[in-house]
Amino acid sequence: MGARPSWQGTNSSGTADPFASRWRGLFLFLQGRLTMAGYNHKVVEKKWRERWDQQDIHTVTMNREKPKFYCLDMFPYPSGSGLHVGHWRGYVLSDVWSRYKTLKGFQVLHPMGWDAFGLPAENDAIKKGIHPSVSTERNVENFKRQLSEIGAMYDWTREVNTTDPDYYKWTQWIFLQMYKRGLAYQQEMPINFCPSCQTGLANEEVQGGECERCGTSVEKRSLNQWMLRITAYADRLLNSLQTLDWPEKVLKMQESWIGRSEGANITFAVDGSDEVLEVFTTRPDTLFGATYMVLAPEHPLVRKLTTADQRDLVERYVESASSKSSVERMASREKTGVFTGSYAVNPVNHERIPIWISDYVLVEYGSGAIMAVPAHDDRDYEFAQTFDLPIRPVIADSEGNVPALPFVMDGVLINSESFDGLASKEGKHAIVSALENSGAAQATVQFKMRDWVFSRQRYWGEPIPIVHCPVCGEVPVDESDLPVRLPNVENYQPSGTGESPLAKIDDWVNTNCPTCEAAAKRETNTMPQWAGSCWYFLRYIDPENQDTLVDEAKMRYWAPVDLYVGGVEHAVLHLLYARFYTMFLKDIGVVNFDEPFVRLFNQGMITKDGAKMSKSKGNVVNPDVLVEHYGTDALRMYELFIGPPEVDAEWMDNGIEGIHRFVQRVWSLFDRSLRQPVNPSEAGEKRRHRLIAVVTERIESFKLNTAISAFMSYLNEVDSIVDKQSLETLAVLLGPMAPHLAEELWSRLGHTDSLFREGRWPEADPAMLVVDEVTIAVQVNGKTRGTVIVAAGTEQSEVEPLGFGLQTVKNAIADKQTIKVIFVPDRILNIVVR
RNA sequence: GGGCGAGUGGUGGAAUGGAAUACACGGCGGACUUAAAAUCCGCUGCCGAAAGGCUUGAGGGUUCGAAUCCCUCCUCGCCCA
Repeated sequence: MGARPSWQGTNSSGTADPFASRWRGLFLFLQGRLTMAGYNHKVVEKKWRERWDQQDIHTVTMNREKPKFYCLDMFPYPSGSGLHVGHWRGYVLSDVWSRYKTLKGFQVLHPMGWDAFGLPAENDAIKKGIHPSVSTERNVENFKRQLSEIGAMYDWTREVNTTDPDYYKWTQWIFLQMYKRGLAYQQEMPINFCPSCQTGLANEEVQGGECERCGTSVEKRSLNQWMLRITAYADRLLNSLQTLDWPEKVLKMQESWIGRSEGANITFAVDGSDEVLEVFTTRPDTLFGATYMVLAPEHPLVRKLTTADQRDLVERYVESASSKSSVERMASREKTGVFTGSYAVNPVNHERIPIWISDYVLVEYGSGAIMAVPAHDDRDYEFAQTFDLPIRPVIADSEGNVPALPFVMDGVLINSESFDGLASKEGKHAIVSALENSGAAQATVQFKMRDWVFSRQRYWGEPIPIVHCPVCGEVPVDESDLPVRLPNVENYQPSGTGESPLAKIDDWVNTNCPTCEAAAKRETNTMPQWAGSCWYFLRYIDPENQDTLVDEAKMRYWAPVDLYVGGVEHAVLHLLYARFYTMFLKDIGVVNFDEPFVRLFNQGMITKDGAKMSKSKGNVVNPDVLVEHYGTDALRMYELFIGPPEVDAEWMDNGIEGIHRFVQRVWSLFDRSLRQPVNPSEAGEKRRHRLIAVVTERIESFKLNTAISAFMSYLNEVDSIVDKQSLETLAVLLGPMAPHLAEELWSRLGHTDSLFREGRWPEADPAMLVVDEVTIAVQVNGKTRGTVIVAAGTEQSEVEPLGFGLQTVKNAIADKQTIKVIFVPDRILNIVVR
């Protein structure tokens, strides 16, 4: 297509020479044949891809003359298996918005990078002995090639990679800042441990209670863990959710994950012992109904409270419980448990109640102990039934009747001595304040969210920048010594002691204390994969900066992210962690905002044969083949056309044919119209302005599937030749969706600079959107019997006779009596008869 | 068990109180072609010969009018327990 002769050339050769004009005729004929051969996506897309690169079209810098727009994709883990058409969906969506905003005159930051620490690379290393940095580099290269097929306007000069020491230096730096402010600390914690792989596992590596790699049942094992005090931000993380333009669903998920509940801590004395049991309850109004207590099997007091004759039973139970995952324990309907032999004293009535252990109580939630009120809690009720424990109703319904048990709603207190007759709400306050003086109860707020287990016994992650000194204890690495680089190892196999493979690298582990210079050892745990992705959006703003995490002026211009596009699978973890990091970075003055992502959009999944695409199911649709056959633009448009972007959609192999035809039809419309210029008609102008209005509105509201159909409808409506102004508009409007095609059309219209530099998104003239003729549906009892065409704004008195005059309407009315007539101007005339 | 979302032609989907099935895919018929592909034109929810009737998971309600709002139920998905 590069050798295509210019249509403008035909003017310059306009001589009177009959010989020349004969040649010209042949020339025009050949030109027609050539272009009628159709749109060659391969040539056109390659040409513009190269031109964009040569002219650095996608490199973006701060420009205070223009408003900015930061459009971010959730950066990928560069896996070995590559991209399928489902991955394309979100990337196309964010690119449409980036290009749309560019055409709207914004300075658009649209970067891409790699979340490259993680397990697959490490597992590969264990299996094949390939260093993770080698396989990561190879996968990044492959991913980058595949991503380039999307034709997105990524500014690759800003590429970041979480495994780059220049990057993870700052991941470590943030950790040190948290450490200095007491937000990073060590604690003995029971974690998931695989006895076969001899290593600790992250929660996400446990699938149905089994190790995802070897299928062995996972145990709980207590290990010293690094924790981040995310709970210190719980209220702030919850409250500022209100400020976000995010899908309701995600806000709800975060809210329930944070899980704020108001209640009280109540202290139970242990009969015949100095020990006390503290429990959290949201229902202190039911305290008189507490007939027993339950400790989690891992509760630290279990051993002390177990009497000699119960010891065997308890120990066996604790052991069997430790082999079950939390999920299994919560899901199991059958209640199990063992009596410890000890009794607690209910502080409100001094009743002696038995202390049991059961795995339906989780040690990681609350204090790991509960007061059981079987009459008013489902699980306590089932447990009491199973073990024949007393069930005492203490809440009646609002009429004062004792309802069917368990009754878990609020009501009126009964069987509660002086508190009888109070409503649950008052009862809660009254009981807590009655016990507050003796210190047995305290009103408190509890969060379901726990502090974040931040260490992994893994090689392929950021080393935690701490040194353990026999003299000074744990000492942070000096900031000037960052990054603490990952050393090379020869054997990635876990050590078998629950330590990371780093523990065996003597010349790395052994170091000197930063404070006293004594011989000391480095921390060998590494950070979880989430660490690098918590703040990457900031590094794109200033990726080369050696002195600070991000330059303040640049941060103030670009941040925060205006539109964040990614899958709903990150609704809680990544998005919550990134919000936490951002709030922390605000507190230490690195950024000037609380929330990193102003607007969030979750794209739906693309399914094939009703299922998520996966290698193992063999239902993966490969984009490379489609790009080869139909071109990038056609696939981009089909990804949009397939359905509403936020909803899951089923892939149809033939669906892209329609887009392919559309592209060809656009091309031939340009061909015809450029060869025979026509003047704009009034009808054509109205169509053009309506197209502008409709496409703009549908992009703004993310109804991109219908934006594509608007183009198709337009093409079905227009004459076989349109004026140049219409062609210009069409080229610009197609830009966000089909950038290569649009550039080619733009240049055929005589423009010499790129559409994305020179082009401006057109505005629809409201005057041109006014319709002057409308079709009114004429209904009898709500059923349409015919239509009348009238001038817009015609009054009821004029429309009525036309409606009543329709034969179909007369038939429907027949001898019935007209009761009333409903008239909605320009829309409906409804005759109600009886 | 609780919460949220979804259910529309043969298929993907459109329409958020005002003509259900836009736009496509597929199918059928036609034009062009020696033929095919490509392209173009027409038809295409169901029943019915037609007139007409019926139709948005099922049933009920509100309304002049409901895919859309309300209630009950079924199925699927996600989140929480």
